[in-house]
Amino acid sequence: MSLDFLGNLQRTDLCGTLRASDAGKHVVLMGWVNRRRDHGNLIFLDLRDRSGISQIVLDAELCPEGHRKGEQVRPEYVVAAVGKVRLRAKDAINPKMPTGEIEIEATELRVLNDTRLAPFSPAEDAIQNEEVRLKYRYVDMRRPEMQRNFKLRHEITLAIRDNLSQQGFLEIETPILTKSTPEGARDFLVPSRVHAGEFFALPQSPQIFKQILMISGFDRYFQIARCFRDEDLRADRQLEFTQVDLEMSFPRREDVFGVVEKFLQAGFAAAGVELPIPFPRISYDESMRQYGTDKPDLRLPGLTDVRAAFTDEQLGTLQIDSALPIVAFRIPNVGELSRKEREDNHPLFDLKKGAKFIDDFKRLAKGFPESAAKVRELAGASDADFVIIVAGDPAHHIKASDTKFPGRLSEREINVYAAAGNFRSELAKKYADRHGAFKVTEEVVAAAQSRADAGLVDGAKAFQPIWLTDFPMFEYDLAAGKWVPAHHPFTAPYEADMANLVSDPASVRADCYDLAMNGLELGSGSIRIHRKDVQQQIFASLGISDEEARARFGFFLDALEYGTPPHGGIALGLDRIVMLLAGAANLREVIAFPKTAKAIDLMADAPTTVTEQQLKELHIRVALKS
RNA sequence: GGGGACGUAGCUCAGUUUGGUUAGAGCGCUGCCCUGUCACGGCAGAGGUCGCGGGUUCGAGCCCCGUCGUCCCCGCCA
Repeated sequence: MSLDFLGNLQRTDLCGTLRASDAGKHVVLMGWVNRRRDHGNLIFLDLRDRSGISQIVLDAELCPEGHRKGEQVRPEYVVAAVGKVRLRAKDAINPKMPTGEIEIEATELRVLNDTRLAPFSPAEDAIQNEEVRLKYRYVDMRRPEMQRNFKLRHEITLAIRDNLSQQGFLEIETPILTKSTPEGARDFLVPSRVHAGEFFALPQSPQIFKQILMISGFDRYFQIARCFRDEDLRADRQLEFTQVDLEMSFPRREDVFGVVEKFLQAGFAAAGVELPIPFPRISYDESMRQYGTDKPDLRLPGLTDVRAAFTDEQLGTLQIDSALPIVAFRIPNVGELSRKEREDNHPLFDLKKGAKFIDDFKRLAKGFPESAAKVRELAGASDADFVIIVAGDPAHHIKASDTKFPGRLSEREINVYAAAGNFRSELAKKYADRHGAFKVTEEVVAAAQSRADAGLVDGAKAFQPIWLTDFPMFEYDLAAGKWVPAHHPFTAPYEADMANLVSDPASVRADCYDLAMNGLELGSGSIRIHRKDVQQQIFASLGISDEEARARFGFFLDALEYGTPPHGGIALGLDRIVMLLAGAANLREVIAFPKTAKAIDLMADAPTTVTEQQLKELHIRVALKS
């Protein structure tokens, strides 16, 4: 059909904002045709923009030309409607729509653009086929749910930025093209045209730059920073992601906690959720014992030590390693599972941890009735709860350090706890409908989204943050036969533990901390090393020579020698925070143009090959295995 | 690199257990009709290399082998 020009037409209102009080107002609305209902001489158009939907009425008698165009118009055409707001007749009011009391009596319709038939309609819920959603991302993001997610993201970011500014932090940008420091995650490299054979790296985080900003005396820095890591993707991991990154001078750990608690509270408030502060804390060892993970989900019951329910002889019969932890956990209200259901769950258990599980309580109760009863009692299980025991498997001996350090969990112990913790969270996901522990969060998210006033919804049960502290400074690398840092090498040890750096590395705790919420790692930070002598000691204890340290971090070590104040900081994943508050199951729902699990952009079709000329300029030759 | 789930019309799915005529439904789409719908309604119609390749068989959407893609998990992510 022939299209109309916009001309001098100026939009007066957004579709979703009109109310009964606007009756009589002359308006010009512009947007996309959400749905069309053709009744012959009367046509209804649902016109949609980012604010919502208004019904346009095209009457053949009142507006013959507009009605004629309305017959040609199709869903997702872009149109402008000129007309008058009028109250609907009582029996024509639609209580399901915010604008359901009014409609626009059109006097003119301009068809600004037509459209190819989209593979799915933005008027409906998300389709299952995510491949198609991502390829036609522009159509997908027209859906109200996506519009809401990105508005939410904007508001959370704005609130955090504003709050950090109020807390005395300056936002300072750090380079995207920077130096590769081959530690930790794999770097994305960018070839230098000017310097043949040399490469920039995209930042995994602004870590070194923000520490230098402390040396520069900025005292409190933050940045909503894009970070890049060339590692495999997950539901909560993308190649590029955004961190709320901050660093402060002269802080104690508690000062960092206080800053984070305040800006998170502000961010949550922007999403309509009241987040109580301060957050609870737990040590790394305790978190492993109680939840089998360093990112515990406190909405469900944790692990219980059930060693006391068994005698050594019974453990022998059950072929359970009596020297390793024996824990039980329960998934509430799952009820009794059939043999088939239980077997379907078995692939969810990670066998590589040297642990085994007992999920057949009927059978256990036949052989060991008292133990079975005791386990359920210790775990606080009701009859409706599904209980599983996880313990070390002496028949499945994995490669792990046998060294046992006083006061620290051994690698084997950690493995058993981790196997239990992982099984717990997988089963919790699977039986979410039955235990209902996640529904609380969904309900609070829904209530916060639909709240009418500026009041906040209580988020205490729905969002459960927890600080993790007292991480070990070093891990024993069995293959290399030496102690390696569990964190980046600028993490400070506890002042009280510094004397043991060389003599007893196992006992040294790092002054670093993680923030977890609802089973997600939200962020991680530390107090940094600010003294050259301590830095040298750490490098020495790691077996890193002066030359090696200089080659890797030279410019930073130089900077450390020019009056470095004690400093520390943290970085929180903004995408994950938004994901939690949007009630989304993965990061792609809150990132406009995300990559797939195979690390490609289906819409832009990236990455791609480039021309020979481009490669030549960059002094690069591609060697592909045939 | 490893494990699991899925792949049938534009979309959502059934059909695969037990191989058997021309592969179905709903939504969407096209045309016609309709002045109060809002998931409008009515009538008619179009639309499929059952992801791809190979094999078994008289015969494959269904069985076997391989391969590709999407998702989830492990490894990895200092």
